[in-house]
Amino acid sequence: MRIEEAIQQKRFRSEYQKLVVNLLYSASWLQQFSNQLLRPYGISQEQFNILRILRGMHPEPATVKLLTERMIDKMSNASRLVEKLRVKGLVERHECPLDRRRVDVSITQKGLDLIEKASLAMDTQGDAQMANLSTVEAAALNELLDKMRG
Amino acid sequence: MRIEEAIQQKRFRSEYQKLVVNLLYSASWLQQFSNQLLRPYGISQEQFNILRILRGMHPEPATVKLLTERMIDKMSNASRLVEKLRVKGLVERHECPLDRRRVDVSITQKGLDLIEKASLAMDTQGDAQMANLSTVEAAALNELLDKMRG
DNA sequence: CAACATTAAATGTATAGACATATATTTGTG
DNA sequence: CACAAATATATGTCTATACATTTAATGTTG
Repeated sequence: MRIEEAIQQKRFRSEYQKLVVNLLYSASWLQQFSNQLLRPYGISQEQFNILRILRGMHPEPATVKLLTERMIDKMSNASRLVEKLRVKGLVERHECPLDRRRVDVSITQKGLDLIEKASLAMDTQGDAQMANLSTVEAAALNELLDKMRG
Repeated sequence: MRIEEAIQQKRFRSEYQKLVVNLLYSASWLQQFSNQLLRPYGISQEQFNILRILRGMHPEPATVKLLTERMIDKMSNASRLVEKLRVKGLVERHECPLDRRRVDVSITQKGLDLIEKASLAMDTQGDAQMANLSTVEAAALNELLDKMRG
């Protein structure tokens, strides 16, 4: 569906303004599917994101700072999200022996089991959502987005 | 900056998965600038969005339902956002005489004054953020995003 | 090494997103 | 017209975002 119909706005001041709206709308469109998919797993998107980063580093731990740097939304609060994952038994926290300001965060076996199932589902859905684009078109979009951000 | 550097992830499972991440990251990148710009005006992005819709309809009022349909994020709570704008004196609410379930929402002069300044600043910034793209590239991005959503 | 700056993480507070449910009103049907 | 279904809006609750502030530990410099 064209963005004009999606938000019922006939015209935009410029192609640039339309792009800003289109990007925000498309991101919101993506997130709605992810939210629904993750619901049965009992984790939010950003919690999923953190688990995925931790899995990638496993068995090495990550610090809260490192998680923040790798998160999609830099403003989200890694410290609190980690604490919620810990309460669910999906991650562990240990004081870093080299620098006691830091906290080493690592994924548990329970977390690994969960992220395996959840990321399989997310990958499948992600590909399905992109099914209207060819790989070449997806690559073109990726390049244009990178170029946009400069 | 390429998405690989932005979130420090070397490779992606597919061009599609990379696109999902790239879109979410780009939207977050856009929003951070808007948040900062709107801060002096005392309104959030979605409040700005509602005021802009109401300005477009002025002097006709909108219902909460209509606002929801035109909002970028369909899950946001137009009812509560309208109430916050009302408290600030930027919009007025009146019971709709034809259907008492409905609420007619209209922008006040104070709201019009604010949105004029704020949207000028937002437009200027939006264009500046897109300065790395030509109009042709922006149009190509718009088309690819529309196509992606099917 | 004392004083100060910097860094890592946690916390406080306000706003917004996500989704279920409630309330009031109107519409449709026997 | 009675009554169920649908509609418009509001509200409750939990989670997340945004940003300032706090606390504790480490670095730096005279």
